[in-house]
Amino acid sequence: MTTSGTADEPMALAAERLRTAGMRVTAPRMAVLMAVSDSGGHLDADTLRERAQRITGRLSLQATYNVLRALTDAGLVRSTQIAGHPTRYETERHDNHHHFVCRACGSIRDVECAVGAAPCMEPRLPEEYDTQEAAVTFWGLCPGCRAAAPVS
Amino acid sequence: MTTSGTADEPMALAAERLRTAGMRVTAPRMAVLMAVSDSGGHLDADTLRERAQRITGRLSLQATYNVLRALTDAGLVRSTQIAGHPTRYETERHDNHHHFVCRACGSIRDVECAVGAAPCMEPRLPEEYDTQEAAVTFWGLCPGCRAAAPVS
DNA sequence: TCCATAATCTTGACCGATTCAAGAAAAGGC
DNA sequence: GCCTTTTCTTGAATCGGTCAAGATTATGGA
Repeated sequence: MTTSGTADEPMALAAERLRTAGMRVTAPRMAVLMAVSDSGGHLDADTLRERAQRITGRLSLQATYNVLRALTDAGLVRSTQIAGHPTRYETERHDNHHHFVCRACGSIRDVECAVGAAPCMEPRLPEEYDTQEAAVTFWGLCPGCRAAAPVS
Repeated sequence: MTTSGTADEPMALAAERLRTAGMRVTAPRMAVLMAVSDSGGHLDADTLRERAQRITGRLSLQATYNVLRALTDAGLVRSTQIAGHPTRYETERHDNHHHFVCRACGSIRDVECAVGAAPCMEPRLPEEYDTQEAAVTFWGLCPGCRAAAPVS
């Protein structure tokens, strides 16, 4: 099981993606990229390291941070910082979606940008400001925690 | 200069605000509240401590955190966490405004909620989600940094 | 006015997330 | 297959913030 077969395909794909991005293809990078890809997103560095380790064996946390930085810079991965949580990573889909964060359990859910081309992208600011991006974070209770909450 | 005169008025006001909020009136609390109030907002705990110290003399960083937590819980102060920055504090104005952050210099500017009653408050989420708040952060370049930037 | 009590403040240790630094390993071009 | 440069490993350090324990102090009642 080295060059073909079902198990190796995701890895070959990861390698291809790295190569296309002009990056060196290394085991840690493939492993982390795979971990981010098949996770459904929103995992922190330590969790990703753990998952990547299952794929590639030993992997330092520092390397995980290095790889995530490199992947983010290359546009393959998107990082999101949520107040009170460590940085989360997900596959970059270039759709500028937002996030809903449950105040009770901390779970994160993607939220499509409400009105197509982002109404939030046009702040009431003087002309001289160069607004490049709008990050919206919705806070509240997810269905599960809402049901379990004392008052509603 | 103990009970009247111009210099003591802000302090008397701070004491009054604390009392109204049902909080004990202490020197650290008055000092921090004053520091937050006349700063124009968006200062971090350490800077606020420094400024509060000028008013009240000795003040530990831990006390500053305690006070800020208490003031925030009491609704007198609003805290904002911006990715890559320590928590910032400003006077709570109950207007749910947002923030513009300059990627170059880190400065923060208030942004009124674009379309009145917050268009961002209505995410495309299933009914079962209880969305309580939407925090919008605009990223870009402030006028000064934009002018200094290599490409525009 | 003074006291008792509970809240608050000070000091100092501690923690999680992340970065810095230096040497070892390995990817990729010739 | 070697050489150079990038990347990875290990270990220390930093930053923002919290925990814990004992000293102070604000406030309500005697």
